[in-house]
Parts: sequence; C-alpha cells; structure tokens
Amino acid sequence: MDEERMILINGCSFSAENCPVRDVLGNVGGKWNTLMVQALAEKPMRFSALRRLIPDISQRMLTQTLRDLERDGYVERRVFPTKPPSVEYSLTPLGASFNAVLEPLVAWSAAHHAAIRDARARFDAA
Amino acid sequence: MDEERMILINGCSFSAENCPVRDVLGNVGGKWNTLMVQALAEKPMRFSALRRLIPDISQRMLTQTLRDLERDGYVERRVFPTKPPSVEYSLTPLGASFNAVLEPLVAWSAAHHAAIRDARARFDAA
DNA sequence: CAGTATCCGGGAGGATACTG
DNA sequence: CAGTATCCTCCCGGATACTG
Repeated sequence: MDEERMILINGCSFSAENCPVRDVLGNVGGKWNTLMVQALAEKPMRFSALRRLIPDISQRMLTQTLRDLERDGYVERRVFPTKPPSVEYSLTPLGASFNAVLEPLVAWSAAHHAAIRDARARFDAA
Repeated sequence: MDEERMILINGCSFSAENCPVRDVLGNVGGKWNTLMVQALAEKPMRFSALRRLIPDISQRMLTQTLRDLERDGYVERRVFPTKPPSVEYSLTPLGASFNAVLEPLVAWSAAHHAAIRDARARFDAA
C-alpha cells in the first residue's frame, strides 16, 4: 500500500494512481487518437470517410481507436439500419470540449515545427 | 483553400509526411514526456530530484526521456563539474512555450477526469 | 459498408548490474 | 550523483483474410 506523501504539480499528484494527467494524456499517447478527434471536430463522419481522410491508418486501428474514444466518452457512435449499414461517428460535448484544448496544441505544433526540426538536426550533428 | 484532394484540418495536412501534428504530438505520445515538461516547468531540477518527484520512472527511461526532450529543444542540460558531478535540467524558451499550451490540457484532464472514468464504467457495463 | 479474427515484428519501457 | 550497458517482456500497431 502506498502511503507516500503527495507531490503536487499543476494541482495534480504525480503518483501513478489517481493521476488525471496520466489517465487522460495517456489517451493522447495513442498514435491516432488526437488525429481522430481533430477529424471528427470538423464534422461527423462515417467509417469509410475517416479511412479516406487518414489514408495510412489500418482498418484494425481505425476501429480500435474509435472504440477507445467511444469508451472514454469522446465519441458517439450512431448506427443507421440501412443496407448496407452505415455508421456515423461524432464528437460528444466532452469530445468537443477536449478538442477545444487540443487545438492550441495543434496550432503550436505547426508554428514550432521548424524550430523543433532544427533543434533535432543540431543535436544530431553533435 | 479547402480542396477535396488536399484535405486540411486545422491547417495541417493529414498525410503522414510533413505533418507537424504527428511530429510534435508524437512526442507527447511518450509515457513520460509531458510529465517531465510539467515537472521542469515548476523549476529547474537535477537528475535525482526528478527521480524522487516521479517515483515510478526507471533510471533508463528518465535518461532517455530527458535526452529526447533535449534533442527536440525543449530541455537544456547543464553540467556542473563538481564532485560528484551534478546536472541540472531546465526548460528552454521553446519548452516553456510548449508547457504553456500543455497546461490547459492538464487542467482539462483534471476537470474531466471523473466524467471520463464514468464514461468508461458505463461503456464497460454494456 | 463496417466491421471481426488472426498472425506477427518492432519498439517502448522495466529490471538489473556496472561505472567515472 | 548521474549516468551506460544488457536483457527481456509486453503490447501497439501493421498486414491479411474473412463476414453480416
């Protein structure tokens, strides 16, 4: 049992358990999660539309990523009993809220991409 | 300019190459990267101080994470030739800038952690 | 169309031991 | 103190094939 004292940073314990940062940002860790949120932030999309939008995702990972996001409440999945069936994915209010804080990060990435690539090149040169 | 062929989201092409989001957010993907940035945002810290702050990181991963962050220009490493040697890690301006956009994400995580855990529980029940 | 099912390789990351 | 150096395990994610 851990009775270690709580170290707080940004109001969040760094201990492994009950750490929101690890729990939530762990989701960001996935290769496709953030990309998917951004895609669905544009507009609700169907399975095949997402495949076309992100050409290099495998079918397996697309399904799995969507399931994960659905499980955590970011994404809603609606099935229309047409033939053949069509399924539409959309951001929930929670997902949209998440995308709102994700966007600045995306913008930052674009703005500083060059600086980071330069830093890498300099580091690797040494 | 929104073309159907060139699909842009948040001003970033979704194609694998030259995508800042994938390049930068890929770094976020690491298990310890964001945690380390947050830690160093508090104040510059030495190697052993970081170990104590994040108890469950392995020596190997601490070194590797710091190297990665240094390589990308987020972190500066300063060695003081004392005996035994001491090394201080601090955020660069780039790193601090990154932390600024990371903080809202951290705050969001804390604020919605309960909601996400609830969503998971509900999903798993079904 | 929107998925499962299965197999598989590579890399992330942990444990341990050693060092200047 | 601040690291290297190995070894090893797990699981992420790709490839492929099959289905309602």
